[in-house]
Amino acid sequence: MVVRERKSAAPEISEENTRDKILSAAGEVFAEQGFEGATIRAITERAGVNVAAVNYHFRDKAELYTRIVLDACSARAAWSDVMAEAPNSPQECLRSLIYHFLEYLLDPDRPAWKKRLMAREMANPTGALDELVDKNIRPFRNEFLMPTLRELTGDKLSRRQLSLIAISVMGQCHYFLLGQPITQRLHPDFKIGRAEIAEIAEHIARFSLAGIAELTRTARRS
Amino acid sequence: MVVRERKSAAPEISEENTRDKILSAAGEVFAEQGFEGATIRAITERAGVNVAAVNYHFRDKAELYTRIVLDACSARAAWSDVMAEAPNSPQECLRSLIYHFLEYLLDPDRPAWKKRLMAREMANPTGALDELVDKNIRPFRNEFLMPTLRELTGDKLSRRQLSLIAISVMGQCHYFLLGQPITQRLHPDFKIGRAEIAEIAEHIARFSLAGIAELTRTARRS
DNA sequence: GACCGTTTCAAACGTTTGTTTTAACCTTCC
DNA sequence: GGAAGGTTAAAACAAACGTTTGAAACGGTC
Repeated sequence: MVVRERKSAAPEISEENTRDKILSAAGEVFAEQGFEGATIRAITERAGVNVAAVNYHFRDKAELYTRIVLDACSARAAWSDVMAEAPNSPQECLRSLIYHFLEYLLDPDRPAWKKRLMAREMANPTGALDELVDKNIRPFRNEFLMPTLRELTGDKLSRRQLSLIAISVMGQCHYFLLGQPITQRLHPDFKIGRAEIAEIAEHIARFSLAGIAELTRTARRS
Repeated sequence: MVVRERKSAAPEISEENTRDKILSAAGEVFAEQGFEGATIRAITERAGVNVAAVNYHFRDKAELYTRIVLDACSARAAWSDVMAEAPNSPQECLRSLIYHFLEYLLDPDRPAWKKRLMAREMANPTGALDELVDKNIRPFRNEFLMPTLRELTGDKLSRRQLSLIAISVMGQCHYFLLGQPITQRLHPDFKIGRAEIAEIAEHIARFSLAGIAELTRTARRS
């Protein structure tokens, strides 16, 4: 007869329940292997729980995945706070927006697998990307970036030219996340910590402000 | 007894051999489902060939995949030709580089699944990305983009600042490929045809040249 | 027709997949 | 103590996976 041991004397501080252990492990495995590549057995083994636990606590593999992705991409930044910080000039405003957008994308405190999963979702959109764009990216663009750009250009540019500028700014920022596999191969010693985020943000801001100024200067009045 | 029919009277013009049929079908399936998601049976069914054909013509699923990816990403543009076209000024040189790099990324004549596969590979690098970077992107950067940037900035900037500028330029271009899922959700009526590539290239060139000029102007001599 | 190397096919192989089942376990309340 | 309800565990499930097999069919050469 097998006598089962139970945590008797030492109640172990970092005790997680099975559900949370699954969530932590699944995030990493999904980020590394993708939805199809990840197996329930790989997840449950890393979590140290039984195979059946996934189907008990979540309906199936798909439900576990969407729950993980939505959580990983959820916005924590409140852009309105960012605007309140630097209301001085449209230039300072853009600088601040770029910095906080970069921080939102690259935040070193956020687990690496969340960024990985986010990049994966962008290359291979499931339903989760719609929610991510609607809740985070579109508000950032429409309510903060575009008004700032309008202020900077003073109604001299067409809507389409403004859109192109917005894409240029966001593209530079996004590339540091999406293009990381390429960037790291080209510049192997290019780590992104908190200091680098500030450096990159300052570069993008100066680079972009000059571009905006130039396009505004040479614009024929609409 | 089964009598096998053979193309007797009508030799059917668009006759492909089994190997090519597999390559065409596999490209689409891999682009849609990813490496793990795609099954050999789905590929062979779409190709209209037997399951065993993949393992006969290619060693295994992995070899078929890398062959597809490398072909999809293979450079057809000879950058040196591009440089020969516009040797007038470094400004024209950069403009031309941006245009041809964008065309390489977005070429509307290239099947859509190749771009999809390329984006997938960047978000989720397998071994194929190493070869892609080594054969295409790094030469483009080191032999053409960086020298042009050096000419434009005249030794006034540090190596790191030059790298940041290179990332800004390539990031804007790449974002039109990698960020398409986001861009299309933000601007649903933004199609990318041949005319748009020229428009976008002109925008990125003007935007970037202004940024480069500004960073050069304000640089303290090294 | 007989032989050859190459290609195609149906069938089966052994594994691995996601999921389900069944029983044991623990806590709680009576 | 013991039934109830929620949770965990080992084992088994059918289906699907990538791959292999062995034979049939093919075009070309003698």
